[in-house]
Amino acid sequence: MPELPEVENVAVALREHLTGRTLTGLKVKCTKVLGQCGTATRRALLGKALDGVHRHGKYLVLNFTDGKRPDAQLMIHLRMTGQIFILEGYIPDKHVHLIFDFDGLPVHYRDIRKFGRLLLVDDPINPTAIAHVGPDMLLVRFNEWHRRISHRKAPMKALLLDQGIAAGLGNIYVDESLFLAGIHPLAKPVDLTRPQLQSVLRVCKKVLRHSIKHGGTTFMNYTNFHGKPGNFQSKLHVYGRGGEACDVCGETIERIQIAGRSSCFCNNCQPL
DNA sequence: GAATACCTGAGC
DNA sequence: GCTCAGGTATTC
Repeated sequence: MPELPEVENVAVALREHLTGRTLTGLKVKCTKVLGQCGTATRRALLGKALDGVHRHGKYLVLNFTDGKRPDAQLMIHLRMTGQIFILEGYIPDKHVHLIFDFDGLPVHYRDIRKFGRLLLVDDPINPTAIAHVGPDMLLVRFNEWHRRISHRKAPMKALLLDQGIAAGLGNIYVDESLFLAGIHPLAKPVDLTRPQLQSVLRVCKKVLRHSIKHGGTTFMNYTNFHGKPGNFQSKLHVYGRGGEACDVCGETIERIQIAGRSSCFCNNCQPL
């Protein structure tokens, strides 16, 4: 499941391998993953070169230009199972829905659940389609984040998942970050001290940066831009470990539903 | 702010 | 053959 670190790695890879290359072809095997029809997508992008990749939370925005027609922007969200990769000699399976041809270099879009979307938008940095999305979790300053969250009465877990407050965390990183910060997922920001909130944001950023450094493979079986599988460098403390013993204190890890999502935590390490 | 739709493979 | 997982837009 790609979260912010995986999306950041895709952004870096696209910049490295495709900047300056012209999109010369687009094969559409499943229109569903496009926000518009294949014809409209081709009309907007073909013949233009990739000249910028911007990431905001888990969203990517690619800018295409040919110096004559207006630039075009393609926004990509991988959702649960989306993958983008270049792979020598790769034979597309049934889950490959799009094949971009960059001057002879094939770039595949593969998505088992077809939740991901590739949508033409109107701006390379701040498309109106994601105007409701908050600042990137890695960039937001504490004062700004504090202003957005400190008065809220919903559970911390729900608010960290809320991309409108700050964008980038998914279910896995939220559970792990709250464990490392020692904060109960049901804790309300309004009941927490400023130092506690400072600790939450600091840990969230640390977890994301750590994961990016390890190729986004820290917590997940993730396949990178060149098809290399993830290597499980770090073990999860709580996510997906309900009923098991906490590896810090030995207490049984709890599992409850918060905001409709499974949430795992250690009652002893994360007291309410 | 909570439920629902979207989609498929994994695991019972 | 059933249930569950997950992020987001949409709808209550």
